[in-house]
Amino acid sequence: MTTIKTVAERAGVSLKTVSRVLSAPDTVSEKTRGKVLAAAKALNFVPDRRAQAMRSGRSGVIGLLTDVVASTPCSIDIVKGVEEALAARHMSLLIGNMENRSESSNSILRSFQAGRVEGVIYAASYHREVSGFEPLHLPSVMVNCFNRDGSLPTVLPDEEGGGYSVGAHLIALGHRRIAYLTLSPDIEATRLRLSGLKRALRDAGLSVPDDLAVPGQSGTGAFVQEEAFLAARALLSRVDRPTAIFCGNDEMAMQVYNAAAQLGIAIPSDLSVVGFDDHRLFSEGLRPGLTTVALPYVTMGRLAVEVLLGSVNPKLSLVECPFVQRHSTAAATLT
Amino acid sequence: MTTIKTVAERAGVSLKTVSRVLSAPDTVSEKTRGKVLAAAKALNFVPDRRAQAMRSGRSGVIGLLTDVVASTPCSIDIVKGVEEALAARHMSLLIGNMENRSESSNSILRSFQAGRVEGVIYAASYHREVSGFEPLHLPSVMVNCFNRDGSLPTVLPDEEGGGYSVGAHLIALGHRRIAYLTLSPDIEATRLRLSGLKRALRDAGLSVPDDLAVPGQSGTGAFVQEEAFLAARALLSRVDRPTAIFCGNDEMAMQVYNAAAQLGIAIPSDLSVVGFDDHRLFSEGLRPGLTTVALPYVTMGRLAVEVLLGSVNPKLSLVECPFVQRHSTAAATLT
DNA sequence: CGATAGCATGTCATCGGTGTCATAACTTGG
DNA sequence: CCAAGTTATGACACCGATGACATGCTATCG
Repeated sequence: MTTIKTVAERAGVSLKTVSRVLSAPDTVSEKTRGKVLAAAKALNFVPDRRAQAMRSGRSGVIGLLTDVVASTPCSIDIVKGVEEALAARHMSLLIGNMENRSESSNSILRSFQAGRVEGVIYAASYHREVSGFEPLHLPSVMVNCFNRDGSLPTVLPDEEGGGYSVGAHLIALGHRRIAYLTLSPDIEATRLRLSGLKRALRDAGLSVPDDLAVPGQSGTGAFVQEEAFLAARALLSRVDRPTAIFCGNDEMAMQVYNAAAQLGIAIPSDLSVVGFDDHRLFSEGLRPGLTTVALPYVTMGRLAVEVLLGSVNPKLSLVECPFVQRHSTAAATLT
Repeated sequence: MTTIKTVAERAGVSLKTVSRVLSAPDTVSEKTRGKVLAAAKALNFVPDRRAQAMRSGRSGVIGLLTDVVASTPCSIDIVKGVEEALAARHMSLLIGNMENRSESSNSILRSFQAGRVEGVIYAASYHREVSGFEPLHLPSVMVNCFNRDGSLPTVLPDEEGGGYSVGAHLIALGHRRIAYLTLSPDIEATRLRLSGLKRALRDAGLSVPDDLAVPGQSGTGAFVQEEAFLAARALLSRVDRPTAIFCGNDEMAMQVYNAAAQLGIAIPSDLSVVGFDDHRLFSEGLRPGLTTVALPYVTMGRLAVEVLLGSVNPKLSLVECPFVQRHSTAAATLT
């Protein structure tokens, strides 16, 4: 591998001059710079980032401690956003995949230390509280998760706002019997979106029915399609079945489609359905196309980097969840 | 950040002795080692990988040049496999995300050089030929893609075998009017799976109908749901419609489900459907559960690392695509 | 014209570890 | 008890870059 030494010899200058051409080109005379650049090019020289990092004390590496790699939802987009933002700053990413529980996060943190990361981003595959995340004494940001005492800067999706958008949309279409088919009642998303939905109802001067939220999933574990399907079918079998269902996520919306198909209920004419996440494979693959709310994962990833490296340090950043209208919602049928 | 110097001082030994405790513990007396380890622990010392790497000439980093981050299919699992295999070897991964076309792969290769990667894995989001991948003069492996001259070790899914499994399965169930609703005719997967399907027919002593393959997608670009849906509906509207459809991927299978639902055709009693990819969100989310063929991405990723770092260097490794039976196939109805 | 400032370039130490070789400490046998 | 062999430890250079400082050279001005 070529080094500055080789380049220096070829250009007939000292090491330091080559170094200067790299880091402070305008302190070198045009003529010398030309010689050095020519030599560097001829030798296909690229400076060794490790050496630069060691000397300068800045590694240019951020550690991403996460469980999103290969987890079901498309939260992998967080990684994409982080990667993009870092690439723009000529920094790189050290991924610490937490999925494999056996090697505790401890071993990953050691690997981060060994890499002398300059900061740590903790990203969760779904919006939740995380405890026991005791980072190194380094700048840290939590994305799509938070710790109880809120001691770290945090980037979260505005779930409440998303719930509100859905509520407002359905109300505007004339729906009054709305059901919220939820993910596990324990998770943040469920609570916050419900809260937004209720706010929309109140803002419209409507009362909040007791049975607004219908559990579509009991456990906090992996999403169980069958359970969701059965819950959807039960809900749609009620005599006073809702005219609109807001689903905990797009997968659940798919089960509502399945149940509706089985019961001969047409979407959107007989039933409006709204999802959450805007998981394209579903939202675009379902027929009719699913109206849903996007989770702004890429943006969140980018923002996390900005918060981590930026001068400003808002404790909490809420990122808007854009409402995405497709064709699964329609005006309520008068009954 | 703690360094061996600090540890050495605290333990009352020389730098070199601390170094030895790290890299060759059995050359140090038990007593001294104890002192050093105690000091290291007390100071929470973790050796700087950059410094180790620089001196030893081995960076322990592999570059992954890819477009799979945040691409539609679940090819991200390749990254997972690679990451796992590297972690087991205490190596790490430098991700070069090619998705952003503007910064050509050139800039990524420079970043790999700067990181002094020891090898490069080129991974594509779908099985295809890749040209113009001129790696550095480093060990390289292609995963889920290949170059024309086959000059690099390559890891591919055994698509032909997958197609054969599907054919054998459907034939065993008594299906004779089988259609293969394809992705773009140009792509490798289409060609190879068709080839396997034909082989299964021939092995069963059946003739290969001319209209076996039905295009479900024309372009090579992004999968177009609408186009697939229309193709599926047209196919199922034929008077001599097939009793079984083998789909180019699970998304296409979903469109077949959609079309069948619209036409009142029941799966699997009236129509058997088989997908490809085993994209869990679809294959488990659809009702009935989709019989499909898994793309062994995680295994491929792991294998790529082994080929890259291992002593053995098979030019081409085909990884089996496991047949996954669920509930979308049934015995052919006699007509 | 000589002193001084300003620019271009070079020398040397250094970041945090490891390889090489020398040397100190400890065994062991005669 | 001493020579010889073995083991444990240390001194020093080095990986590839950069920072601090020094020096050489030219431009400027009194």
